[in-house]
Formats: sequence, structure tokens, C-alpha cells
Amino acid sequence: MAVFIGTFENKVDQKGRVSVPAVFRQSLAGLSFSGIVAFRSHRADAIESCGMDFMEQMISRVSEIDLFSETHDDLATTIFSDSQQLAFDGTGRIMLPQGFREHAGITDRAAFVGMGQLFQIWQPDALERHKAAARDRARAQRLTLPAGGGGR
Amino acid sequence: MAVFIGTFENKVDQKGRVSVPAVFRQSLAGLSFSGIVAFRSHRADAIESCGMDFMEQMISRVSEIDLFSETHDDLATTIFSDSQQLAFDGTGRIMLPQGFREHAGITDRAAFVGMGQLFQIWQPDALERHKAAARDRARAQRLTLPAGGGGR
DNA sequence: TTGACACCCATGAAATCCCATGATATCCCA
DNA sequence: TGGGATATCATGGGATTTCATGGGTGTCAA
Repeated sequence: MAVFIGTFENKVDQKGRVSVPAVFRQSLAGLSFSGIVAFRSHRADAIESCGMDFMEQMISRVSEIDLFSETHDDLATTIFSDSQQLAFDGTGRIMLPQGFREHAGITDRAAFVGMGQLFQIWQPDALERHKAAARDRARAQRLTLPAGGGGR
Repeated sequence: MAVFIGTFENKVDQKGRVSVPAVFRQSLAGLSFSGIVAFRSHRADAIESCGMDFMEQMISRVSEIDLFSETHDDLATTIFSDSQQLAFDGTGRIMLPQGFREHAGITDRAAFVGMGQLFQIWQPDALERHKAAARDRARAQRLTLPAGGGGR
């Protein structure tokens, strides 16, 4: 399973390219698609990203639902239609599409944040605010991590 | 496994030709038939499409339904009798047959939407409406994926 | 003969490749 | 353990290829 941990800030050049942190690339090595799959977060002004393996998991789970049922279609459309495959170039960069940059407010810098199975791409300042807020909420509500086997 | 992710809009020229997005073509590379298999969606104003490999899967799935049952017949008729193989030309375009264009209301633009294992072809504006509706339904019904690894 | 369709070539825009650079981080051996 | 030698990485920019798109021409069948 691909694991993403840590925060990294990289520059976005005039062509819209950003280096994906080397550690993340190593986590993604050997997949059927050399690059990331990204989509707009609907909860935050950020881009959610994962590897093709994660997407393939989603596909196989969606395919357990009856084909041509409304449920299947709604899920498949919601999940896959707004995602994009962003391939690595020779040096491990991706092209951040215009629409994604706008959604996240990214211009010339991008921050990559590991979230475990996924990672997010933020405008660095927005990320700082978000991190602070998340920490505050976690402290205020004394959040705990459920013990035991699988996630939830 | 052929994977279709993302939304792409292309022009339909006077001859009825459209470029199939390059990413989709790559997913379809190496199959026994160089092109797509398409048929009219019976629920939406769209064209359902997939590669020959997936069509073969559908055939075997349909064959698991009682032969001579009404369901079997109806499905087989709507899907297989209406299906057409649309071959790529030298530059990766297909000819969208008149009947398909009418069914989807496509005139001079066509939108390709990845749905995981298959993809659909829509009239772009209709697709936008459909996407919004699908998202709303998914949210309203709190649709989630059948559990497996780690949902969210 | 007249479409319908496969095949061919041309084009501009955009994405990708490729090489060069400097800055870090890592290695290795004394 | 120090510190030079060696990789790795992020970054920049020019060159090249890919891609979507337009149009022409040949071919086969009705």
C-alpha cells in the first residue's frame, strides 16, 4: 500500500509544472500508471491525490454494484469523472491543470501534504491556516484514534 | 484492466468524426480490436462505451442470467444488438454514427466521461447537468462504496 | 454517379522530453 | 568523526513530439 507522510513545498514554474516530492514518488513506484490521480477536494480548497492502485481499488469496489443501476452510475460519475491522471515527466514533475490550480488558489508554490493513503496539494499559506485550525479542533475536542485493525 | 478516468471535450467535425481522448486510447491499446464498442444508454441521453475486453465480460455476465428469461432477452437486445464497433482511424478518431448522435443530442461537440471500467459520450451541456444531478443524489443518499480497504 | 467511409497529409497549440544547473543530502574512507 | 567525493533532487528553459483538428483524395457499394 502506498503511504504518504510529511509536508513538502515546491515551486510551480511558468509552464505549470511541479516536482512531486521524491518520497511520494517512491511510494508510487511500480504502479500501472507512472503518475498521480488527482481530484478537487469537496471539503477544502485543495487537491486530493493518490496513486493508480488506490483508483483501481475504487474501480473494483464500484464494479461490485450492478452495472447500469442508478447507484453504480452516480458513484462512478462522481468519483471518476472529475479526477485526472497526471503523469510524471522524466524528472518526476507533473502538470497541474489550470482548473485545479484555481480551485486550490495555487499560483507559484504548492505544498504536498501526506495524509496516509492519500496526499493533498495546497496553496502553502492556505495550508498553514488549515493545519492550525485542524490542530485546534483536535485539541479542543480531544480527538482520539480508534484502536484496532482496519481503518473505518 | 482498462481504466477510464477524467472528462474530456472534443469537437465533432462535419464528417461526424471525433478524437477519442489520448488517455482513453492508451487504456484501450493492445486489445483485439483497435477502437471502441459503443451502444445507446437506456437510462440516459448518452452513449456507453468500452473496449472489446469489457464487452466480452458483459457477454459472460449476461449469460449468467437465465437464458430465455425476459430479462436476459431485454438486456441482450438493448446492449448487444445496438452495439457497434467504432474503429480508430490513423489519428485516433472514431465516426459517431448518426443514430448515436441523435440519441445523445450531439452535434458539434462531444464529452467523454470516464466511469472506471467504461466511459460515456455526452452532449457537453447535458453532461454538466447529469454530473450535478449524480453528485446531488450521491450526497443525498450518502452513497458509499462497499467496504473494503479504507474508505474515508 | 453519388454518397459514405477509410486513408493520407497539413497545421498550430500544447504537452513532453531532454539537458544543464545549483543546492542538498548521502556516502565513504581516512 | 571529519570532510571531500558522489549521488539525488528540485528547478529552468529550449527542442521535440504528441494531440486534436481540418481538409483532400481514393475506393467501394448502392
